[in-house]
Amino acid sequence: MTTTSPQGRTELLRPDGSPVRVLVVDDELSITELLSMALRYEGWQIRSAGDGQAAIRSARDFRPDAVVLDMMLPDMDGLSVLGRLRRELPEVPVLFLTAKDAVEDRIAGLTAGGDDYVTKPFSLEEVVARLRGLIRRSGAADRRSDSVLVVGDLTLDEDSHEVSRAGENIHLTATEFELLRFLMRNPRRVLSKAQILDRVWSYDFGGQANVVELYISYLRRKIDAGREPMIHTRRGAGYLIKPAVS
Amino acid sequence: MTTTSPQGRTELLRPDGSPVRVLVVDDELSITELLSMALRYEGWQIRSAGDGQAAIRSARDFRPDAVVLDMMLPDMDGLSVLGRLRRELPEVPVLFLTAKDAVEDRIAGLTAGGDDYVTKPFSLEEVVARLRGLIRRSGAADRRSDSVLVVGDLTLDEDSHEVSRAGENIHLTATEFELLRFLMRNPRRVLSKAQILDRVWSYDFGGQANVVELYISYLRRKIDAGREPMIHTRRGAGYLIKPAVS
DNA sequence: TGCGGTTCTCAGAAAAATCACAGACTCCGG
DNA sequence: CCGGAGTCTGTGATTTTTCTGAGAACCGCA
Repeated sequence: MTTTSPQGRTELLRPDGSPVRVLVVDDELSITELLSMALRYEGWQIRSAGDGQAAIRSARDFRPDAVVLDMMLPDMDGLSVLGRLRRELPEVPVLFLTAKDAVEDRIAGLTAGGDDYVTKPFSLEEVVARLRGLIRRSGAADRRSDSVLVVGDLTLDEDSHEVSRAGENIHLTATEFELLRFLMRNPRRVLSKAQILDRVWSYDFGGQANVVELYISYLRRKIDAGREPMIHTRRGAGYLIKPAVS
Repeated sequence: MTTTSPQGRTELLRPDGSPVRVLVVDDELSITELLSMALRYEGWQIRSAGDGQAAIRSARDFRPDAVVLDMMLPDMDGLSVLGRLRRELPEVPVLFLTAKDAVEDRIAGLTAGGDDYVTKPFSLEEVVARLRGLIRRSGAADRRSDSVLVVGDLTLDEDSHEVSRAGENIHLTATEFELLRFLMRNPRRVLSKAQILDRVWSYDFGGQANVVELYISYLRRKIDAGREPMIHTRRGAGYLIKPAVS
């Protein structure tokens, strides 16, 4: 089931109307904090665990709809945590967190079953997007919810990565796409450059806030070109997107 | 009976509408995990067993519509498991997992009865495809479900392995076929190179994402040659297939 | 109107992703 | 044993994307 929040954002809900529950498993406190905050922002219920033992326990009584699992835990390796997790919750989809270089051998194959993974360092938008995909596909949330974001005559398909305005197809690069996705998931809401940087770029990105301005200008050139502008600057506050005729 | 999942994929269902049940028997945890995940993704109900004893027990009360059976188990050899399995479930089709070199004599006879086998290491697409075939032929699921994938004017028959575009027959190698099958089972959806690698290549394939690019280029040469392209690159995201006129 | 801070845009360097091609290796049938 | 088909690796060329730095433009306010 989907519902629309006062902010105009569409949330995933379980069939009974209660919020989706996500369990976050990572031994670095800074990571669980970061993720918990970002995922709560989605309107989801979050619980976190710092090691495999706690994860299994939480799985049992929290009964999450999805799990975020770091593959490098102190007490037991990710695969055995996964095994015991599956015994508790056979159907639950898992999003793996893994180091960039460790991908090949250990993770290969894990994503095949419809699970997914992201490499550290990740961007929060990435994590949220993939989790949404997993939850949507798992059927925990209403299957009718589809993967298309719409704001005014602007359309973004998260599956095919296609974007169009007023029917006209628009090509975006990967970063542009993620930025627009973030804006469109928060229509009519001012997003600060810091927020955008945190969400769209990796959490360890060392660069300047200048990139945000730059990519906003790229987007404008492609989205607003000639038309009524949808992307607006709020001086000293940030940016927002909203339907052109408002 | 067939139904269409949110991904637009056609699922096998039993006559009473409940999902198909598959029992996975293997002593390596990583293999049962891998298979369980992949098969759940197909919308099937999975139970797994780590040895022959557990397999027999599960067969009795889970009553699967198909069994995946590793021929090398610790406590008893595959043949005796098979024998006792047949006593419980005379009709159930079995997919044997076997080492590459052990195939010849022993398996050859077994598959005569309508069963099938794949050699380790296998690719998940292969296992899923063969299981679908077994289940379909066994009559556990509705026979009307057919085995032809269609995207635009492109057609792929999972049974005969025939591929054609705009009526013209196209010869594909085994790997090309599996890659195209995976793409066509997920039309209009971006598939990352990692996803493709996980699904189409063997689970222990250690190679580079380079092969995916290579095989995409092979496919393009055969599928898209001269025509409106159906295979598209989403730089930084992956590849997708969709009807040419869109 | 002039000022200070903010935002926008440009241009180019650096990095990354993709594609193309050639060669090695294996398997299989004659 | 040979030859062909199929697979995969490695290497470069090519294209695209990302990011930095600097100056121009803009805005709100005194």
